[in-house]
Amino acid sequence: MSYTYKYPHPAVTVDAVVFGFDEADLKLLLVRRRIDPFKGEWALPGGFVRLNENLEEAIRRELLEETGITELYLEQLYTFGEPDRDPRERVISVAYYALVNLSLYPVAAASDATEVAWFPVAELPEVAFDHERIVETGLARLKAKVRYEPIGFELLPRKFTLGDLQRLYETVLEQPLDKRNFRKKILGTNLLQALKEYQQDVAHRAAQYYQFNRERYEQLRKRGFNFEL
Amino acid sequence: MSYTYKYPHPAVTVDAVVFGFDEADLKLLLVRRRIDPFKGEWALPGGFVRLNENLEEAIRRELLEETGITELYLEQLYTFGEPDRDPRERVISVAYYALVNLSLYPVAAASDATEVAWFPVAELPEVAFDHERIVETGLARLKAKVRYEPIGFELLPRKFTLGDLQRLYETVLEQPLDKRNFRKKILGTNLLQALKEYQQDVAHRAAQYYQFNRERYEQLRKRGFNFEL
DNA sequence: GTCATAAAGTGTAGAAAGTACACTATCATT
DNA sequence: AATGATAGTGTACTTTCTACACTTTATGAC
Repeated sequence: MSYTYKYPHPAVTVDAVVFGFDEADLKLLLVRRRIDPFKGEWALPGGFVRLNENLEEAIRRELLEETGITELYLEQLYTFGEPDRDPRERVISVAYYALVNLSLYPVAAASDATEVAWFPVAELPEVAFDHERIVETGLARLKAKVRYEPIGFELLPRKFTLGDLQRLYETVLEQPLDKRNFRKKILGTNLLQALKEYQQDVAHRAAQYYQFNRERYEQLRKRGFNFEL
Repeated sequence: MSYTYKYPHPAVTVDAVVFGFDEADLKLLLVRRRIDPFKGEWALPGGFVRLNENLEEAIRRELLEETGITELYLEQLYTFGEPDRDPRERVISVAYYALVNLSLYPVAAASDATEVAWFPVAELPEVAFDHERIVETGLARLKAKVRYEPIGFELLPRKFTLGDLQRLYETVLEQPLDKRNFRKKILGTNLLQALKEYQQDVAHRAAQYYQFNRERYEQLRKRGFNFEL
């Protein structure tokens, strides 16, 4: 079976820069390539777009097939199309970036045997193709976006403490934040709903849990509210 | 001559949402399609990506071929990939958005004979394919971006008055701005260099000309300066 | 059970930035 | 000389941002 066209066509792939957050580290999801080129090396999850699916469907399918992840925040990132980025043929890659609640997915440590693993973004291995550049683009987008859109919540479990959230922001922005000012600002947006639940079995005063109020977010967004931090 | 692949490949095009600013109106550049489908209708300038050029080269080539424009600010916008967006075959389009100094290019009024024309964004004709959606995406990006990056200058001639700049901002943001506050803020960024030139032959006090100081912009950008208006 | 340790939680004063607002200056036209 | 059009300019008030330190509450070690 083969496909013939009157003019040359590039191949089109989708790739995802998937971030997770784990206590203290921002992490990136990589998969080991099972075929040449770069067989056995780490790469972004992704693959070829099929003719009957749109781009987002394609990346969701690939993520499911390669990593089992279905619940994530997904957004198109950038399209990479240098002529020589794949040694086989001309391949244009539509990159997505994604945020995942890490606690929902088992954390496998990277080894020779593992096919999928989370790496701290500060200690990434070499990656195939031009995926390093795609990762950098994704990191820059995350950092920029977290300042003016409440997407940090996507990286946390449904309920979290203000301390968790602050650690996340400090990690992504790579700078310490003042606790009182942070709380004032976050609570000032009215996006968090305080739960009547508290941490248990911690060796210090138990923190209150909060959850992200998505309805409230949609309301405010429609009114053009500015979520800048 | 034909091209055969083991797996199906989509076609890939580039399209550009090109904005210009003309005294009072934000304008969009459209071209008349010379072939089917949608022959004779207005569409975004663009075309198929060749295998030996990257995406930006492709859109620059198409803009030159179709409109003669070479000097412009260009940035990738979004990639559109619904399976049925082109009736011929699966076509994925990488859209760019571009800002042009309108005074550099002749303004042809749209007619049955014209192949290229500027339209006020408030009075756009029907456009081919899903180009309306692409235009909306471009408009949203322009509006968002003008708030936190000094890209408005790209739409103006090299030298301009503060009044010109304010009219541009008011048009793009669709809201009136206070003259004194606007000037304070714009001049406060230090991005404008006052020229020792003034308007001539105007029926009112002559305004001073300014120019965008690109070097200063690069300096500030590297230091993480915030250009928010 | 007391002490050490660890993080949670809380307010205020001063600085900086944003906002609202009105008149004078200068040019061309009549 | 009067009119009409846009340029150009400062200040008071409000809001937001920033810096900063102590008390509370839980566990674990002794």
